Amino acid sequence: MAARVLVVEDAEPIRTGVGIALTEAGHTVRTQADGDGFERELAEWQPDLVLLDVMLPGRDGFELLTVARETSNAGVILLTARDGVEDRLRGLRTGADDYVVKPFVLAELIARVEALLRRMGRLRTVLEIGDLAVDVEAGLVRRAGQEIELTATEYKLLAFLAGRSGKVVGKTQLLTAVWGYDDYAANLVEVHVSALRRKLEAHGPRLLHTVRGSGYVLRPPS
Amino acid sequence: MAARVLVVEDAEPIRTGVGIALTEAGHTVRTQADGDGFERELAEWQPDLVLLDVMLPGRDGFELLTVARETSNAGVILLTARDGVEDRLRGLRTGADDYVVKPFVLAELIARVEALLRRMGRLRTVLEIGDLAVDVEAGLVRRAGQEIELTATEYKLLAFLAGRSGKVVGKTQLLTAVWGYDDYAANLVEVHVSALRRKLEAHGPRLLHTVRGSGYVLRPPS
DNA sequence: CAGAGTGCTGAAGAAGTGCTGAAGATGTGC
DNA sequence: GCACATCTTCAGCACTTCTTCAGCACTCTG
Repeated sequence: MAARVLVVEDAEPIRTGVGIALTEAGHTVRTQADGDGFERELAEWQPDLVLLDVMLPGRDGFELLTVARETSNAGVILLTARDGVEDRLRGLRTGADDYVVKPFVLAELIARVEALLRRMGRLRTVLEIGDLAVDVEAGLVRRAGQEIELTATEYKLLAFLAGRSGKVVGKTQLLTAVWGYDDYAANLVEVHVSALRRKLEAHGPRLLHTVRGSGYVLRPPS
Repeated sequence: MAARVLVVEDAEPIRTGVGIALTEAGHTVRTQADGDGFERELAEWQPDLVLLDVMLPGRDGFELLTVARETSNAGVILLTARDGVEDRLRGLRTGADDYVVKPFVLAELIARVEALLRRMGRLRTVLEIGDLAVDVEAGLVRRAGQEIELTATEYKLLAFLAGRSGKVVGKTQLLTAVWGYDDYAANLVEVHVSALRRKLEAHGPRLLHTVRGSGYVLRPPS
């Protein structure tokens, strides 16, 4: 049930207070005083949600928001110092999911965090494609209620595809994402797709489709 | 960057105003005054996002929300007439992605629409030519709701033409864009255009026209 | 109306793409 | 160090798609 929350806020009392409050609410929290190393934290820790102060030393909240949108799919809540419609609109337009106006009551912040997590279906990170459920946190895969055992590679492959279901993913892309290769060895992907399919299709129709000449898509039968 | 937005709202001024504002923001919009034919529109047009007024004649917004959730994966924003916590909670519980309280400023509605689309990773590049839709990200082509299967070359050809629909594109231009050739082999293009037409025209009139001596145009019938 | 130019289409061989079983290589836990 | 699971490579097969070619139809020009 716990979510990972990354807090970027320069004012020490607020940063600490928010951190304690969120931890008490059962979430895992990491804090930063500025935007340094923001990308690394996003990529490595993969937070479910990011709390961004708009006014920061160095890169401001809007810049970090853009970064977050491009390199992760975490939810983003902005902390705006002013009540100005301008900031608020700019935040929403740039892609924030919500915003909280300072000064705020901690209880309200917690409420908004949980509301967003619930709205995003991220109080549990479960990706669903048709009757297939991929629980990213628990590393569990179920189809039609039945648990499916996958090897590490198969799981990484499926998780990556599930994260962008409906989109065509090239073999080269899979190779770099799952294996970290940069040289092209298409057959490697094919072999593992084949194995993955055998397990998935033991419980239902095909979900992992081939798009000849382009790659693969994970898509529910229509 | 355009998204397809379906607006269901009985009050004419709001319906029209929202429609115009969204269109100006670059989206494709369809509107309905009530829930009649809602299912058909969902299935055939496959909107990315649905704006639902809560208070509608016939089936209300909550009912339509349930329908949308069951039969599509469009995002849903509710327009609630009252500021009542009850409606808002019911909406979020039933699964709305966001809600906007009437009366609202158009700029805020647009901002929320775009915020949701971005959150969903659905600011998709969908090119539309008449009843033909080319979804570049998903590699999908649909005509009149029917999915059309294309080979890699046919797809590249269509995507290129769709990207400059209404303009005449020469064969040499197509050759360099799709094949990367620099030598002239007109018949190669003709063969693939022929194959492409056969598939497209199985579901409707000609869209891909020959301009004798110049090349081809993709244009809706008028 | 003839002749040249342009475009369309069916057929067939060539090339490409993807799938799978099997075998060797690598890794992991006991 | 052994047993086992997993990963990677390889080779062959099946199938699809691409390209070339040839013949025909149509249009424009003189």
